[in-house]
Amino acid sequence: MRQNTQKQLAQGSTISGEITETLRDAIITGQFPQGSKLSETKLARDLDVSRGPLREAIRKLEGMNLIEHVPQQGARVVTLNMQFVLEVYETREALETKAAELAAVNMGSSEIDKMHRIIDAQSKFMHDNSNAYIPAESDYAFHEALIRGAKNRVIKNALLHRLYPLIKMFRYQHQVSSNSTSNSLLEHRQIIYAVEQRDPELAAVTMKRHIVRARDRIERRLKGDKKNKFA
Amino acid sequence: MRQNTQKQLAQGSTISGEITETLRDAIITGQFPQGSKLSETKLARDLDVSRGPLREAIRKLEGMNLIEHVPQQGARVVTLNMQFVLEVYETREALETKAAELAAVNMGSSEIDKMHRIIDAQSKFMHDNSNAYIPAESDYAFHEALIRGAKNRVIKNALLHRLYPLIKMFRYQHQVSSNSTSNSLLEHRQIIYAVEQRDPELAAVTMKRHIVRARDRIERRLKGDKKNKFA
DNA sequence: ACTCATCAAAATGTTGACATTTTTTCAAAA
DNA sequence: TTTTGAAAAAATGTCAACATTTTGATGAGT
Repeated sequence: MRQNTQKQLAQGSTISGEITETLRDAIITGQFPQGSKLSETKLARDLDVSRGPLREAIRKLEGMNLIEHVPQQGARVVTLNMQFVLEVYETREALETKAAELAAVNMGSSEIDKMHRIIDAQSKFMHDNSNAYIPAESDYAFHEALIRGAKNRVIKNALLHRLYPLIKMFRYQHQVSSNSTSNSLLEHRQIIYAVEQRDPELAAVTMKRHIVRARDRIERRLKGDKKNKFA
Repeated sequence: MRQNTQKQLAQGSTISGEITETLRDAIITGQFPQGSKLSETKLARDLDVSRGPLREAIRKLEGMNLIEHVPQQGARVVTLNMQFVLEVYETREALETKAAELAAVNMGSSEIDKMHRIIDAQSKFMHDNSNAYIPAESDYAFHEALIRGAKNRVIKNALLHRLYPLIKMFRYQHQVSSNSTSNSLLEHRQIIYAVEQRDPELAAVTMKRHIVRARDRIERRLKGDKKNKFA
């Protein structure tokens, strides 16, 4: 039997790339429960692709730390227990603190302007919504801009490709407020101030505190959940 | 035509896994020059496997930062120019400093014993070889043991799976002495001392200095090479 | 009921062939 | 000589089928 014509795709994109993004978002938003098995057979049926590109997508998702793959047994969605989330935040602290330090040296003035615009938007949003939380997307935008300003591809890839997917997944599924609003905005201002002063040490210290506080909030919250569970 | 019987493999191993290791070592030792193209067609012929497992191996090597893959264009061996190597060492500094800090808290006594044995072997080797360099394997063993002692899987994977392959590749191809011998041994002793004292700050500071010094030696050496090239 | 062997079903690993895109070749035109 | 463009060759992307392993169901024996 003759083979059907293959799918039509946008320039430069592949099926493997498309379903990688699809699966990534599905995992982050919890459509695949933590720890659940990702069956190649079933997924290929559901997504209407063959198993070849699907397997490559699974490998990429493994590189994002979103799934764990065991030979001859298949892939499972990662489980975000408290221990693991704290490990993620310890890693983030190490990398993003260094990123802030580097950004204070390497960030260009147009990039600094962009960060100001992001912070101003956050400020405006909070005033317009009576001190509501900063939207998650805006918080990501701030951190991503800073990370890019560090001009270190290894740190950038580690943070944006391998750590932030896990952080987004955790925040989404645990409805974690991106940060405690006014504190967070103030800390963002302090960070960009240090960068503008070209003060790497201050930028590092400020970013470190920002992340440690986020980590502590999460730890308190998860311990609270646990207590409630046994209450 | 009927399909030939497939290859026989050891329990739990796959062709994809086997050729991943083969290619990884070939890249690290420079059998594939930096920047050279890894042709799927040719590699599949040479390794006598089909392109399926080969493609998965390429994806894994991408996860190790050893190759760069562009859709519709294929994979190339990463190029270790000075800028990139320094970025790798900045990343290593951030992660392994944190690892030392954590190891001072989390490392078990049997693991500390193991590190002592590694250091003692290094000391013996140097005395037996009139202050020769510490063998690269022994240096890796020291750092790997410390990293494992930190008890943080995310940091461990980032360092051992994604950063050390690059570091090994650089050291191998540039014949970099793992460290300047007696200094390095002393620094190793200082690090394990800090861990034994359960002093995270001291462990962090000591490890940071150890890595920054290694980085500075590399920078001086590469700048020297560059100068010679234009002399 | 519980354990264990055996067989069936389903899942993962691998392959060769087809589809599509990119690269190379080479001759015609400027 | 250089440039351009079409055809050929080769490379990457994808698919469906086969091979092997794992999982699950069935039933005999304790």
